[in-house]
Amino acid sequence: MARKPPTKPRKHATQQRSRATVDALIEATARILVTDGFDKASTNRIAGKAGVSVGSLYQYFPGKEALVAAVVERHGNELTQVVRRALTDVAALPMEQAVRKLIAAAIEAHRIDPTLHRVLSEQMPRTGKSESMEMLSSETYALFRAYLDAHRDEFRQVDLELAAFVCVTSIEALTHSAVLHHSEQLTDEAFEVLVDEATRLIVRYLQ
Amino acid sequence: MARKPPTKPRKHATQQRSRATVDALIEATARILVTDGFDKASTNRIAGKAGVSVGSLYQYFPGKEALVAAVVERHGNELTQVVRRALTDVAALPMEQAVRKLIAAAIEAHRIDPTLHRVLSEQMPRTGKSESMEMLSSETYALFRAYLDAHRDEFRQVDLELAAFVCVTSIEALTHSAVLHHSEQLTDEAFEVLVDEATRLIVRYLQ
Amino acid sequence: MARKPPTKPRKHATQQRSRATVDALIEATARILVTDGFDKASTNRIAGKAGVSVGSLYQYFPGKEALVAAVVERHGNELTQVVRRALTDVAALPMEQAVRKLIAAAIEAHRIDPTLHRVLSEQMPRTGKSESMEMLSSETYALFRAYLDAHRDEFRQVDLELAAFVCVTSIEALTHSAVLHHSEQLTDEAFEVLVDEATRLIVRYLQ
Amino acid sequence: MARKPPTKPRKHATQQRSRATVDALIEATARILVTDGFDKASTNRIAGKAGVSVGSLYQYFPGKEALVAAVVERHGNELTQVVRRALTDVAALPMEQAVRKLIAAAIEAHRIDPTLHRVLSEQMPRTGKSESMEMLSSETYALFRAYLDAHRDEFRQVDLELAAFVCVTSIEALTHSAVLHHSEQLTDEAFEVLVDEATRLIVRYLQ
DNA sequence: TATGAATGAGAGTTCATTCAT
DNA sequence: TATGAATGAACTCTCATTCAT
Repeated sequence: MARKPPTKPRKHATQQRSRATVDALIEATARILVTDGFDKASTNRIAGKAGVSVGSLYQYFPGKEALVAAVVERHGNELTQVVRRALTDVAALPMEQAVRKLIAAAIEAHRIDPTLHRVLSEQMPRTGKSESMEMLSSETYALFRAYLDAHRDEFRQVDLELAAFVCVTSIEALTHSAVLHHSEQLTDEAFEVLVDEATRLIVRYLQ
Repeated sequence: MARKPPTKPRKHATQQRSRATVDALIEATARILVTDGFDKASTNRIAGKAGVSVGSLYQYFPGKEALVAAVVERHGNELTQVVRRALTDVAALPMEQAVRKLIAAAIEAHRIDPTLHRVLSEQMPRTGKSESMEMLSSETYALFRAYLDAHRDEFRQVDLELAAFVCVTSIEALTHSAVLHHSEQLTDEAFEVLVDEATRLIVRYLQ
Repeated sequence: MARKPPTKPRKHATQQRSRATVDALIEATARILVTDGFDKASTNRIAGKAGVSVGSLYQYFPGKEALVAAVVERHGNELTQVVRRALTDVAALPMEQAVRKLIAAAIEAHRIDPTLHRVLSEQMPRTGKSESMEMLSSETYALFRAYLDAHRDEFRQVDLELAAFVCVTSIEALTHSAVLHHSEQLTDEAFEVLVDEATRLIVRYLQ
Repeated sequence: MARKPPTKPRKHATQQRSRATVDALIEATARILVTDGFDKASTNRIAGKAGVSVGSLYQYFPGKEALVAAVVERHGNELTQVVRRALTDVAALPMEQAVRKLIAAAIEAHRIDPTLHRVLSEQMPRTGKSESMEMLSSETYALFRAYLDAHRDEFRQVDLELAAFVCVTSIEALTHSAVLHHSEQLTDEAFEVLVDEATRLIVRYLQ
């Protein structure tokens, strides 16, 4: 098996200038991924777009994979934050309201940077998806499972593991697909309808 | 926007020897995609694995993309066949039985060559997913919509377009995820349970 | 030193069909040289344009170089014929008339297939010019020298070798350049003027 | 019509090390053109001979054509310098002396790197000759025309354009041919005789 | 630390030539 | 004899990565 390239940043960049350089590099990587796709994202171009030299890039990242990993992480954090907040907000709500809000949050999360999201979920060679992009789902999954656990008296008896899998997978697929492949049709009204339908799907499934 | 590489085969390979070469190339491509992923699939490696020279590869395919496209097409045809057959079989059945059979068929389809399916759906730069892999879904989608249309008196009034989107997307996501990410847990029993749950999800949604 | 590829045809092609194939190949080569230049003239394209298979090409010619050599030879023969005829016609004429006719003939010769001529004289890697294209000049040169020898009493005393060199080189350069680089300006009138000037150049030089 | 490959250098190479690399590459290209001809001049061989990696080659030149263009330019500059100096020196001289000096200069110029000159003028596919090598002639041509213009009272009335064409083309052909094809016979004495004859050719033509 | 010139393995691709049919 | 599938050396060019300055 081929050794995987390292994906951890090289130093912790405590100093301020360093931090700025690192951010610029991650941002440049994200922008190039969006505009040109994964294979066109060469280290030289990234460094150029970030306004630093290749040498500097390698001072902060051990290689291209690490940069992409950083982008994935940053994007993942943004998504997770949205989802986490939603799940917190929803903890005390009855199921239907909760599901509705979660679905709205899922759509909101997918709208953060849809094209980047698409690139990250579609063009990640090997390493990518399983290791990093999926972490996102996995946290979401755990949080949702916890919600179900706390509200288990509101619906039929069911294997929580399984129910969480069904719900999270469906919601993620619907919102992902809606935002990425049908965003042009996603008017405010359509948005409402979609949330209605998805909510119905989940709620009736759990009942 | 960058011009996309051509994906049409170069000749149609009428002679017998040619046909064997073409098949060997497509098969080799599929195998390498599975074992090494998209970016490691170089034309030389493909030719090598197929037991032919690079020259022969270029006699039949204008480049790597065309080979991958051929793999996508071949795999897509296999999947579509399964789905199409299921939808035909199911045309006259009442909803619950129909949905159950369709879900089983979806799982069966995803089991044809799951790793290949994963690679094809995850690592397709540009060309791939949107253009070809999605055609699959799109036919499935149309067929399912037709089923709903024919059985519209069995369930609540709903925008068929939207309902088809919700159902197909959910089923596809659940079966895809189950087969690809959790296949080790997918014992016969678990399989049954999953079909039960997915059927419940869809049927109750439509009612 | 690298061995030069063979340039002799493989067989003498006595049969009629063979002759036709050989001609088609030479003609196809000439046409492709004209339209696409030397490096784009691949054996497969030549064979294709000639309406035969590559295999057949190699039945009659040992390689690409031999084909080009055949084109050079054919073209050279046509040129030489024009020049030879002119020199014969002119043998008995006094110098000024003779020179005038020779220059007109040189222009006529360059007009046979100017673009082919250009390609042959400009894009011939290694082998080319020195070996074959120059033969042309060398026969012309000998014939002209003979003319001078026969008419030595009509002009000043001069080393015939040298005089022939000066005259042939100048005439060839002027006609070549006029036809290839300035053909658009070469109206009938301009043509006359050019012949006048070139004649003056040579005649006064010899006097 | 096929798009021509780019011939402009990629960077201007400000640093010292860069400059050395660029020079080494141009020099290596020139040497290989001389010893092996245009088609054998592969980028890898050029880089190898220059003692740098292919990568470096492509850092400064977009391809082989650009390297050759640089060689043409460098060589052209050297030639032009000789010719330009001669024409300046000669500006005030009477015609016969002027022509004699110009012819000597033309020979001198052709002797700078005769084999390179031959390759550059004979084997330039497409791009080469017409675009760059001819510029040389075109400047020479303009300068000579200016000389004629300034001295028009010293010779018969004649279309300056045409006279310049005849003179420059003839001188260039004679010196080119003498240096390239007959250099072994070009003793000092033969040299003198050649200059005499060429001068006679031009002077009497103009009178 | 930052720079960017240099590296070179390796990818994509072409094409003269051969040879089984 | 004719065919055209197959070959593979050779070529152009890119890009992740290093290292002298």
